[in-house]
Amino acid sequence: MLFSTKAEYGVRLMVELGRQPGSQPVSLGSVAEAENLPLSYLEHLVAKLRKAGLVTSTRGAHGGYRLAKPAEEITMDAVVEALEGQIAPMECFHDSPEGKVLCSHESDGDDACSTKLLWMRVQGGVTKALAGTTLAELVEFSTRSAPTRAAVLDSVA
Amino acid sequence: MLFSTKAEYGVRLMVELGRQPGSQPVSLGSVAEAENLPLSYLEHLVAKLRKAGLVTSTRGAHGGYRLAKPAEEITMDAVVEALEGQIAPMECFHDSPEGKVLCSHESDGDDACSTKLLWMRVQGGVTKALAGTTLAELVEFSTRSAPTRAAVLDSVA
DNA sequence: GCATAACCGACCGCTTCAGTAGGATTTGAA
DNA sequence: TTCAAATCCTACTGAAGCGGTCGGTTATGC
Repeated sequence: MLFSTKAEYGVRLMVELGRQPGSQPVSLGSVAEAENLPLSYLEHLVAKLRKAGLVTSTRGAHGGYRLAKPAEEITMDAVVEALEGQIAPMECFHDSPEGKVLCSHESDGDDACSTKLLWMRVQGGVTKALAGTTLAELVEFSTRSAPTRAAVLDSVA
Repeated sequence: MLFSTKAEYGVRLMVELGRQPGSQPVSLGSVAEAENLPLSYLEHLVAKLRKAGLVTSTRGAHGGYRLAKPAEEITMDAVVEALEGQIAPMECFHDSPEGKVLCSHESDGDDACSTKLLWMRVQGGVTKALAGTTLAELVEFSTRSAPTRAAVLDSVA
């Protein structure tokens, strides 16, 4: 698996928040119940989302969580990265301050990484998919009728 | 990380085999030395490649491994899948006999997976990158001069 | 002041990763 | 025919991450 359930649960949580139109916060408990996920585990995940500035929280009774930005401005690369950590196809990939992607093998006089081209392409494909999908899209998609959804999915393939 | 070092090592191994023009087999030991990887670990990886029909082996003295097909006909989705197992963005994705990708959440009366659209796109991006890259490309890429490689990589971004 | 929430840290069983170790088997060559 | 080189196979191990659970603390509305 490329991603663990942290991404799955976390995205579902975000979608659930995105569904609520009102400005009042949603409690984690109600999200957990709606999505049938363990509350105490969601607490860990939402903490990551909060630290990443994707949701805001209000404490105390009738508290809960809200999206920090409108759903149209939240892209999935930020969400998944907050949950799973740096997204790279391979250990040796780390983003340099400047050029974005570097392979740590290259510096040691070694003649170049034979795999770099491959991982660059994979990286490109993944980030394009994640950055090109907004939370608003997922919210809308999940509230559509089944036939309409099928049509959307066909357009992906 | 999307993939573990199994994919990294395995692809390097394949490239190393692809480099050898002759029809005589290459010993794992020489590959391990050339790529500076632990021989006994490579044994596990090459076993997966063999079982997947990507390499063939000849035992005994002066034995070793060869590509089972010309490098132009070997695409990286087969290689990576042999090493890492089924490639899917999420646990709940499994390929049905017919339709390719299904989400296991959908069957239980639950109204649809809010994440499906996202994972479909990710899946598409990854398989496109993997299936669109041949071993021959990587072999050629890795034997190019540094400036030429840089030009190729620029074209990816 | 009490219920309801967000917060925080520790712990736990399980699986995978990245190797290591040791041996068995096959084969070419001396 | 014996030796060395190689594949093959199984079992083991330490470390890390996954998917939670639990208990407790703090903040807040009623």
